[in-house]
Amino acid sequence: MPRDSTATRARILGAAYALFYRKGFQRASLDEIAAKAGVTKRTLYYHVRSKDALAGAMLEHQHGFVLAEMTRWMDRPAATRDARALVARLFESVVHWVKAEAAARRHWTGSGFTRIAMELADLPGHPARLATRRHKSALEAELARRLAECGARDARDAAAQVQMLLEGAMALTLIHGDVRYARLASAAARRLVMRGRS
Amino acid sequence: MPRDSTATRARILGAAYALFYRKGFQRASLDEIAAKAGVTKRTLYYHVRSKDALAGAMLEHQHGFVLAEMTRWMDRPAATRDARALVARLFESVVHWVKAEAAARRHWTGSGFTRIAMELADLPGHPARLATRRHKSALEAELARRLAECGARDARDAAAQVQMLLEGAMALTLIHGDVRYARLASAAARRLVMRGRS
DNA sequence: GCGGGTATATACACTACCGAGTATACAATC
DNA sequence: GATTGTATACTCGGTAGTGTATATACCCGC
Repeated sequence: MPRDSTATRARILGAAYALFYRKGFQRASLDEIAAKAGVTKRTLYYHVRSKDALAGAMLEHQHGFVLAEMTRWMDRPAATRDARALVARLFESVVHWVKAEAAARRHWTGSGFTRIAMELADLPGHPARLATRRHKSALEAELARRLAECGARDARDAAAQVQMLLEGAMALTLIHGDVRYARLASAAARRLVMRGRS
Repeated sequence: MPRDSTATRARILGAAYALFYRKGFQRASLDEIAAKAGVTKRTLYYHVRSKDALAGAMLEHQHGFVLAEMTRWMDRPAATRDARALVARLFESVVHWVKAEAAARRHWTGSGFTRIAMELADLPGHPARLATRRHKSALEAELARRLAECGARDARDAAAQVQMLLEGAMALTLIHGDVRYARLASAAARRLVMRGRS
């Protein structure tokens, strides 16, 4: 194992994430990715079998980071007791992210997972699609677990509904470039997890 | 004006919609689109300036159909009086669409507008992005108008929230291939437009 | 009405380029 | 000295866009 193979692999997956995220799957070229990773294309192909496999591997790699980040936002004391505080934190993280991008003079471009899934809508068996499914399922399960801990009614259904509001907020924020949607989604989500009639 | 120019243009926009919808913006080729429209590529370029412009024009063309279809679903007597019935109809249309695709042994692939916007996330000025913005704004405004007519509280905010649930339902239905999300989103939307505390 | 001119519409054949993937050779570690 | 990793240089197919030629309908002067 000459040179540091795992470090090279990590650099490749990182560069792949950056470029796939910025330009989408099809428009990100392997030449660019290899260049950004500081590696030739031949080396890249030593580490991954194809562009399709690279996209899948890079999303699997990314999953851990996203889950950790989400966990970090939800691990505030208040959010472990009160379902409304929990979902409020979740949407705050989105607002924070949108603003951070704006501060860097970039546009918010939403979830890399969802965007790739939509770009490859006609290829349900694609590695990136499978990684996306696993990712979204894991997030939803984690949210359901926490909602149940807070004593929310119908935690599983509520988790799916909150996740849809998250996805919707990301879509419309991307389309209109307006953070307002994230705030409205937050209000809706808090209303949903409220105890109350039906 | 030899031959029927407007009919040719309509055929081109129709073929463009079909292929852009199926394979996305980048992976749909102009050769394919021209072939499907029964026209050579040179003729296609007589009618549109570029692939980018074609995507924009085709979405503008599509906007009317989608709005009309949505209107048709919401024009049930009950839905013009009761906000809950109104949004229920809206989500029924999604469920109906998903099932129709499944019956034709195809996968549901969501909104063509949203998918293109996500594919071109880094190009906010792209013609297709502008068309998408206009489209989503028009849908939201129409929904707000109808909700207000039903006497829903905060109709404008509620319209945005219901639209986010719609977008979220489409995203997760695409990702998981499961209609269940549309039903859960419907329940959430009905709860949101309900009169009640905060 | 009618021949010819003009703007419009379509066809064929082509270019230039980019991007995924590969044949082969070389280098570094154990 | 064998295995693993990296580099150079290539192939080959696909795709956006174009140069040039031709066909169709309308219009206008007469």
